[in-house]
Amino acid sequence: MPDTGLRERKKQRTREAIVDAALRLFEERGFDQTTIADIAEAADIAPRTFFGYFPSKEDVVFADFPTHFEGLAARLRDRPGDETAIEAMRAWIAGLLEEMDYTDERERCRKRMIGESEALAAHDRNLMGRVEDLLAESIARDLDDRPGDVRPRMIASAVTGALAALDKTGIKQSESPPTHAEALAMVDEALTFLQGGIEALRRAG
Amino acid sequence: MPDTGLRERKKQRTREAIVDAALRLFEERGFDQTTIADIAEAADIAPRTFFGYFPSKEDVVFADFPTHFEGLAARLRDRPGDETAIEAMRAWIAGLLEEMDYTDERERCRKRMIGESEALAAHDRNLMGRVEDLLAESIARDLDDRPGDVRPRMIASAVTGALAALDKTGIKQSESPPTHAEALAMVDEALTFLQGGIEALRRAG
DNA sequence: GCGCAAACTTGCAACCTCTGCATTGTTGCG
DNA sequence: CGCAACAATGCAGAGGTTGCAAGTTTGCGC
Repeated sequence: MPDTGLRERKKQRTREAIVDAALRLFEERGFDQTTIADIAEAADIAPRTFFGYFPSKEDVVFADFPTHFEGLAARLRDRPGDETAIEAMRAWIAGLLEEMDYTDERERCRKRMIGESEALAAHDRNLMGRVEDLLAESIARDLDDRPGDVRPRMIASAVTGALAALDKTGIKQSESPPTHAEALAMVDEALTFLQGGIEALRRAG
Repeated sequence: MPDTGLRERKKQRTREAIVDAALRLFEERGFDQTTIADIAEAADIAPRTFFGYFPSKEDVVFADFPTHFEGLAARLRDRPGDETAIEAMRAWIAGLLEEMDYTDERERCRKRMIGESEALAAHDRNLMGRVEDLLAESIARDLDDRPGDVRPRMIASAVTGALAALDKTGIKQSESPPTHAEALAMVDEALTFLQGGIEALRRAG
């Protein structure tokens, strides 16, 4: 349990206030039509203060990405010697799916926004890109490839591509969000694909 | 042979002047340390005019992306019924490799810049993302999947991942750029991977 | 050649994101 | 209590980007 002092708790509350205010405004009038000043006012802070909490407007929408990312990094770093990077990644995704509430309106709203704002979609791609880099590095180590080789990058890219697709399912108001089982099935479909591809490379190489 | 009038030629020359000036400045002092005003001055135009040619500073570095992208889109649209999206993509890449001079200093310089500026790397990822979307759509059609399915997205992502890796080889001054044969070998490695993956899905599905 | 409409260039004002810096509270702790 | 660390703020400013309106240039038909 990190720092439980008043200071820390207060910061945490402010952070949440910012996220709440921002998401509400984004939903009301759209991401692009909302300024930092608007958010600051709604969250009852000074505009300048916003940047002490988030490096950019986009980052509010991905408020817990850093935590998740760090989690994946740790997981990849500390995995036992017999666990492959892909297995670690699978476990990580499963963990995320586990703790996710598929009907959480907040979450669905976030995804809808990402689909509606080019700026957010771009930021999303960039974050995925960082995941991909992280993963590619671990995969390269597994495979004894050099970091610049095609193979690890391609595999990592396929994984994040699947992840992105998973992330985009059930957003439309007409569709219902996937069940936990459906989500896992998508993950496994991706794994089947990867295994097949890797096998083929092994046979050929 | 579009419009051969004076007007069009002049615009073309201005456009090239902007690219030349910008790339030179980016190389000299770095992308982030160069302002639109700097570029405008060096290209002998008004700052405001810059935006009549490129929507953002980043886009200058990817000046011919729109053309290439359009080429791929056309290729995918007009391909014969028996050609898969992946084959079309392969042909497109082969075409690009064909017309590329691997020792072209301009080209290597561009790639180096992308690696050195976070803003450019981000823009690069976004453009790749657009390619991926385009490709995913065609693949989905090939496979009779719905656009939101995992499979096409994952495959498209693997392809662009390989493309990105290919794009990043031989950038460091210590390394020499890949030969045409090496580049093609990388492409084929990617195709082997994809074939294997798709096969595995077919067996499982 | 003339003259007009379309297209291009430019200057200007404005808005917005984001950063550095200096100031003024607040909090934690000995 | 009083100090040192930390947080919030205000201010000023740089830089990207856009809309608008005024001035130029070009293409073209007469």
